[in-house]
Amino acid sequence: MTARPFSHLLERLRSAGLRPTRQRLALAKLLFEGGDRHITAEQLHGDALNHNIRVSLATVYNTLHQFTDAGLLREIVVDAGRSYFDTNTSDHHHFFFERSGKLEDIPGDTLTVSRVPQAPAGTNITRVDVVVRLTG
Amino acid sequence: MTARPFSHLLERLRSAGLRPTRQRLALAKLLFEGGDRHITAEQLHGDALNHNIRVSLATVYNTLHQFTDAGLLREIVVDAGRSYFDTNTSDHHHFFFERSGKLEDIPGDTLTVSRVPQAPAGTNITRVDVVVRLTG
DNA sequence: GTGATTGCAAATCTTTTGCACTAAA
DNA sequence: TTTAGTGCAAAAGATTTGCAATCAC
Repeated sequence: MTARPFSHLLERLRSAGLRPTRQRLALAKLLFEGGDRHITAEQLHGDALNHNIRVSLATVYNTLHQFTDAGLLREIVVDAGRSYFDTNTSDHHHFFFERSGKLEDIPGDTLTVSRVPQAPAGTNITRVDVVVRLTG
Repeated sequence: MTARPFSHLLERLRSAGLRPTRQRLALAKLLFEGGDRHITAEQLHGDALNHNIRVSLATVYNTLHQFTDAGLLREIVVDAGRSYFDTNTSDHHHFFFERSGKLEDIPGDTLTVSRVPQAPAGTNITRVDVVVRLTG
């Protein structure tokens, strides 16, 4: 909810090595100034259109992946054939409501994963994802 | 590796309420008599063709879902736009090799998830999935 | 200007569906 | 028989790609 100056987003894109184009700035505004969000490409596209931001679905996909590569977003896979993007890139886990298809952060450091096995030879652990699946 | 009699599969399908058709028996044989497997529909279809089992891809999809609903398989989602099916339905977690797209069971009770939060009101926990993502 | 970015439409990939045909009980 | 299961081809979604037009620097 903190109303940061628009230039903050501009800086944020620049530091990520991404040209602050009209589309990227507009999408960044939608993504990062509305609190934590779990959003699909289709949803973000609809959201953009609702705000009179003209942007193609292809660009939304490109932008989401660029933001993810730049570490501004985190991609979450819980549902075959649908990608969610999480604006919260800190270390945390998720509830997944199977019926509605909604995702929700599991607060703070409640859940803990212990005794994570060693990465097999020649590999490194990128991330440990925990999804608590819920009926309803 | 235990060479069980063919009738075992027949029984297994019957108890699951599934007619033991030629296709289902053949697919069950591929799935359950080769040790633990993590397989996609496309892979199982190719596997079947290699064994001279004529079965359509649509039937492979149907069969995988029927087996999953019957509790014979477990569906795992780690990769957007691709479903894996695990012949090991016991409680366990996975390594995911991001480069090769391979899945591997994390042995036994090594990894532990503790302090799983309560399910939100009106919901129940279906399952807790842990995926350890690896480079390589 | 010049190279990065965008939009559009077409292409691709995985999965599902409709329906006539076939097989199990 | 009678009903479930199968194959095929078409449909449906989600995502990606090719390329000319446009924009940021």
